[in-house]
Amino acid sequence: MAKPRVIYWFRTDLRLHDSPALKAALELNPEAFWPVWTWDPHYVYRARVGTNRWQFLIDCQNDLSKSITKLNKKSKLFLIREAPQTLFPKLFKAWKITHLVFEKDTDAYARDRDAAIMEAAKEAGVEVIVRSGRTLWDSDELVKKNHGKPTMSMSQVQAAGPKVGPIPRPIPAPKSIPNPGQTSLDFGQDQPEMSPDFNSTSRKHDDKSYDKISGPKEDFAVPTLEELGFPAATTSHRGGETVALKALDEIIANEKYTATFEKPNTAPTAFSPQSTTLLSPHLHFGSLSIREFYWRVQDIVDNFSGKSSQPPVSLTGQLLFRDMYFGAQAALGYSFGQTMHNSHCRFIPWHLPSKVDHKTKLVTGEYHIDSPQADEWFQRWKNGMTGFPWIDALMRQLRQEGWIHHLGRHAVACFLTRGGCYISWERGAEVFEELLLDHETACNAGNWQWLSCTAFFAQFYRCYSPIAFPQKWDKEGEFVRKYVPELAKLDKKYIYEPWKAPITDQKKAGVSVKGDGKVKEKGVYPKPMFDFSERRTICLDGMKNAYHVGLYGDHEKVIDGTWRTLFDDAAEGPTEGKNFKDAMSGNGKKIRDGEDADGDDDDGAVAEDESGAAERGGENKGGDKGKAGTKRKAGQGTLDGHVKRAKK
DNA sequence: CGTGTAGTTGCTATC
DNA sequence: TGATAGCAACTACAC
Repeated sequence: MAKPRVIYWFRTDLRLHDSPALKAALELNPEAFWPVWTWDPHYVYRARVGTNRWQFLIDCQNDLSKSITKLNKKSKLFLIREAPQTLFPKLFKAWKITHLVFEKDTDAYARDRDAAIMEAAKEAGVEVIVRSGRTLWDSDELVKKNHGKPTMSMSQVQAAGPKVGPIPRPIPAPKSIPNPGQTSLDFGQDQPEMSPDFNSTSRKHDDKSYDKISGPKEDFAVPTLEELGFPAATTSHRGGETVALKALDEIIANEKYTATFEKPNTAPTAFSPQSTTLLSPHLHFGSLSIREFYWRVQDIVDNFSGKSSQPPVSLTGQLLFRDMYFGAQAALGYSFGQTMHNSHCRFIPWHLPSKVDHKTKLVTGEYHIDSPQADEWFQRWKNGMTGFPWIDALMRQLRQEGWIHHLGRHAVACFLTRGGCYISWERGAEVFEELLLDHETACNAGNWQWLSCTAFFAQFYRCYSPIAFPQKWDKEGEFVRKYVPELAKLDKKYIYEPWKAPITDQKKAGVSVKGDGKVKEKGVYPKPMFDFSERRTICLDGMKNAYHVGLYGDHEKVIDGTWRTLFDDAAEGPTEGKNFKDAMSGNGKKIRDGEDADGDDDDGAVAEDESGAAERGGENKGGDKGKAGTKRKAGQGTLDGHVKRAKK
């Protein structure tokens, strides 16, 4: 039998420490061993990646390559610029490969890609070894132990996780790495399909990263921002396993911080230093292992003499949330990243909904402009020109640094969706996808659904104010002064609502509050794009109504557009019956048929009259086939105030 | 089954 | 200055 000739395929595990897959690969005792990264056009063109995240990826790849070379000066990270689906079959032959090893990836695209690669390997007689290593628990196993259902709450994760098994202790980095075999590529390069390019507007010039299969110097080097056509990064946050482990060391060294960390008590306005760990981008690229993070923290907590914090607010609790979102995505696949066809995402008639290809059931990347005003609000939100300093400061920090505090993400997400603009969470998720260094498909989609109250969370009446909320953390407005320098000299009385500043105060501060924020002008800060409390009331009404209608993304009425007949034409959102060709005959009277919300007619899809519907507290979720939801009369609700009153 | 309680991180007025 | 009640009223889970 031939001695193992192994490709180790790096993807979301850009590290040497605690890699179960890398360990399995080295245990084959290979005769030849190639650490490979395939430069996948899907990531280059069909994912939204801003310049700061490109820089972070490049940092990680360069650092890993250096670390490999330290272990074996003949080796490095071999970057090959071609889609893995076409590359590997050629590579298997050219390098006489016997084994392909990689870490499991449960992202929807990654599953399709890896299935194709495994099929190709089978045909080529190459053995494939896959190990879980990206999460605390294997996400598919977590789902299995959660009765085969997506993990939609923390308690489900805390129940199912231990059933999968104890969280593994981290594996040390390897002490040696075998020589690579030959690296000649005696085959042609399949050129990628460059269109559509989701990143075209960010590029200075066309992407050149595919000009030669092994790079411009034919040395398998990591591509540069210049090759990609991107401008220089603006963030100071840097990637790589070396800086990740050093940052972890520094956090762990502060035992009190580590053991008593409570997320809701960390200030979203802190910037020098920030109040949280900044380790999430490293978890995304795998430059830090989540189990390394978990156990280093847990060991401190176990030996801490004082009172330590507990999940969900503790540091380890944050990691559990990540596994929850991965479990939800592992079960729901592509649909988890969108509303349409998503059985667990509520349907709300947001403005600017995604365009969907109903053949593939996937969003196309474009959206409907049902309201020019909503689109204008969206552009202003995106560019940090809403006229609300707290929102604008956060959005500018996001663009510049690629990171904002979790509570800041709450603030801008609530503002864009249920607490201001009433715009689809998918628009916001796309902006985060482009700009966040730590963008993780599962966590991003999950958090946007959480904040928009379409899944995971439902208390939509808890709404963040762009004025009161930051006031609680930063009375002086230091955060706004840093990221919105126009307002740097404004009196703290007006820092979160500068439109209220008298002209004399504006003059003193050297700023003029005027205009619609469409263009940036020196010494000018825009007026707020709407009256917040007015919008808050409109959004709350809209949410209440949409919850009563009770549709989910996989409901046939959502898919075929007849959901419009269930909403008032006067309601917020693209609900105008006249735009819908098949609007039910007769008047536009609201029909609240919560009974029909699951698409089954097992309990008789009878439309309720107004009084009957008014008593209904919304129907149970759509995916809960065959089960009528628990009905509870409105007056019977378990009311916070009621309970407290009763106690008195 | 129904009922009571809890849920990572709201806001405002009042003491 | 910090704790508490009231606001209007969600779902999930435990018992």
